[in-house]
Amino acid sequence: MDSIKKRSDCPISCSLDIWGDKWSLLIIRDLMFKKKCTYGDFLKSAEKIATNILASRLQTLEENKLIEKLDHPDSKAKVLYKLTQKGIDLLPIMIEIDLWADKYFSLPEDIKAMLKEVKKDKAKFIKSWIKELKKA
Amino acid sequence: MDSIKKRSDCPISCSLDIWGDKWSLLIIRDLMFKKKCTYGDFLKSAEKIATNILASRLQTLEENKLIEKLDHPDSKAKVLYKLTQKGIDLLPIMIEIDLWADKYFSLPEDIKAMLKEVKKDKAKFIKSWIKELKKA
DNA sequence: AAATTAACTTGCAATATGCAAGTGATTATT
DNA sequence: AATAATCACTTGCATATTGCAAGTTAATTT
Repeated sequence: MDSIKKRSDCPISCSLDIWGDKWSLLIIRDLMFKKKCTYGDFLKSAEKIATNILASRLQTLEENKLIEKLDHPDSKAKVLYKLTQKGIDLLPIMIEIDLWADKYFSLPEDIKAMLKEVKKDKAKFIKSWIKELKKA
Repeated sequence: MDSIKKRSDCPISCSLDIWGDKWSLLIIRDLMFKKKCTYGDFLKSAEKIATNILASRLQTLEENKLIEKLDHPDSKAKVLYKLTQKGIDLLPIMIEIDLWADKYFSLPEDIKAMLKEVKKDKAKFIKSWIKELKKA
């Protein structure tokens, strides 16, 4: 339902219409960087998303084809969420957000280590990370 | 007040805590690309932000030092809003959002023209655009 | 067979958003 | 000099969204 509204044809506005809230990009982050891929995984993240908000965001992300739902290989009770190409293409945005945050916040060591690699050769990092994301 | 809350120390989360809503980046966009710099300018934008929301967002952006309020040279009745360095540093994020949107939406011609320049040499574009932003 | 896990849904209170109208300080017009 | 218009907000209120706790249903483990 959320997917129909469009406030203008500005690229920033169109993008925010889909994932411009406090939670959507955290789900994307979990899928992209944390190898999380189930509803339960997302619930466990540090920011403590509410169950109904998570369900609603997953639905919007799916409706907008940033993620897709698949059968989980381990169990019929589980659902496996996966980034689509459109979702994977958010990687450069996520990286730039990380780099901005690195400049203005004090970040955890593991993330700082990753950003060190990014700063060495951004294009290379993105390319190889995309490759990884497409594997799984 | 919004500026104190921090859901976690993740860079994406910290960033969204500040500007992760449907409106903040549209104000940044207006300052960054549209040469808009007054309350009235922002109100005129296509997305039609409500006056109270605009006031509240401007306050949060100012509290978080992404923008600053200055005396308008033309009139005491006006306020001139300006991006700080921290705000200017959002440019790479904005560009990547534009590029993502360019891939998945049909954008206005003037923006497509700008993105053509971006695609030729991204680093060069960003550098020269930052230079422009610092002038004014 | 009973308990646990997984992925949600529901109800409701608290918060945020959106709209229309109003305010007070300049500034422009008559 | 008085009046009208502009500018940057604020206020009140209806509606929508969020957050919390508890409940549901199907699948899996014990």
